Amino acid sequence: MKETDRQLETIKRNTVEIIEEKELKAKIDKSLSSGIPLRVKYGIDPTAPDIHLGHTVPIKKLKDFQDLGHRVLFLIGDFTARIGDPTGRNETRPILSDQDIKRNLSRYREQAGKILDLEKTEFVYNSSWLAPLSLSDLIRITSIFTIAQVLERDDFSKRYREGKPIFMQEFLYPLLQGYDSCALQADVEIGATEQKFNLLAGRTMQEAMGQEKQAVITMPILVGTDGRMKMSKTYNNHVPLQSQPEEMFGRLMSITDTAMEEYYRLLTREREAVFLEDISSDPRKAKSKLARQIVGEYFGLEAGEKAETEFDRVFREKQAPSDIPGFKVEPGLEDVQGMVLVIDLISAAGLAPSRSEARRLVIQKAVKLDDEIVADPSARLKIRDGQVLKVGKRKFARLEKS
RNA sequence: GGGUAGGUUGCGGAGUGGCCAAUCGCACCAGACUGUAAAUCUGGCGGCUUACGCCUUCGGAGGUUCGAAUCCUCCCCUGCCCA
Repeated sequence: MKETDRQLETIKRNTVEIIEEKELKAKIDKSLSSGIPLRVKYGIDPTAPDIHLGHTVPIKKLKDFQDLGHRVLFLIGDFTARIGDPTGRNETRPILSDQDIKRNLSRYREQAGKILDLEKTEFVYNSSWLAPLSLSDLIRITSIFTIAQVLERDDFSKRYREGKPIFMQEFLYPLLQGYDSCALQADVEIGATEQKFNLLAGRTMQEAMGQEKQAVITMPILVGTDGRMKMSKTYNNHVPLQSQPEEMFGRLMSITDTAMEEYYRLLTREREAVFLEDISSDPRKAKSKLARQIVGEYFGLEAGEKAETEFDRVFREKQAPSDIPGFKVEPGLEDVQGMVLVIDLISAAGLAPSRSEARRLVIQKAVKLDDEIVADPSARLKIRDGQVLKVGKRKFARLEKS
């Protein structure tokens, strides 16, 4: 009994809702007495190959379960990805091709492994049970729900009200996700709050199929670096796991001050009293401590510290980074007198997407050669080996001449 | 099947014959400032062998016109109403 409460305590940290807590408790009890671990399901769409910090919130919860001795079923929705989960979207998702999906799969494992113990994680693909379903199977599944029930879902009703298209296949999505729970005989399913409808569909479906209903745990949705919208790659306010430590550090430094508290709470183990004090006494320091901790978690403490030093160097002291990518100045760029047009140099070095953009940057005084502003777009420069070209705050190239 | 409203530059959304590369908001970029790639302010934000010049763009294809995102024809896509 005592152990059950202890487990429940750990599980409850940072959750938004547990449906139903009583059921979960009973499941834990049963698991403890029988020695059979709970089957904890978490599903992800292999639509975008990158996990970002927002995804780590529920994944960290999986880790909690893992540490408590339970079994994590990491579901890759390779089949449902073809449908596209409409959750949280006002529009239809593009359908991915088989190749796209396949290409994305392997990277998940690697990234999830930064949080989860892969030895104890079972990766499952829902195509293995969804693909063989027959039409009559599908009809049986669809007969469990009514149109009105599915339409009740927030994003569907919103789209319906706004006169935006909803395709039949999207309607199927929650049902198939629910069916996944049946196929896996899940005891618990974890998801972000926006997944609630889909998670509950699992309960309905399991009950209809004569299984014990899964407990549903919803986790908060991490706000993006803008501090307003949820973290999502499409809003470009995300912090991907797969990146350079320096890049991750920088992205974390760009979160709005108001988001710091949430990031500390959901992404670190820092004690509440400590980070609240840090934030109120010195916000800048608190933010870099946060960034250092998170970078440290994924790349190691040393990398976290190095990223911080580098950040200070480049953005606070406005010096060149210690490691600047080199760019070989080909003789073809130079004119007869050995001079190079700035705009040619910038675009050849890949520091601007187009020559027009390069021109604008020059005019805006964003371009420096060895700390000297080059403001004339028609300027011709004499390049010496080892000079540093800086474009904007973040783009550098060390010029090499052979 | 009938009727009707729409499809505009990353997103949202103006524009309904020349003043439109196309208002504005968001996102993004740059500069200033600062406590940071926060906040705030200012500017930029299709492309071009170097730019009061040229080229491409407003669902697609044709057409009218000196001139079209704006008018016409056909086609494709979406919403709503009726059946």
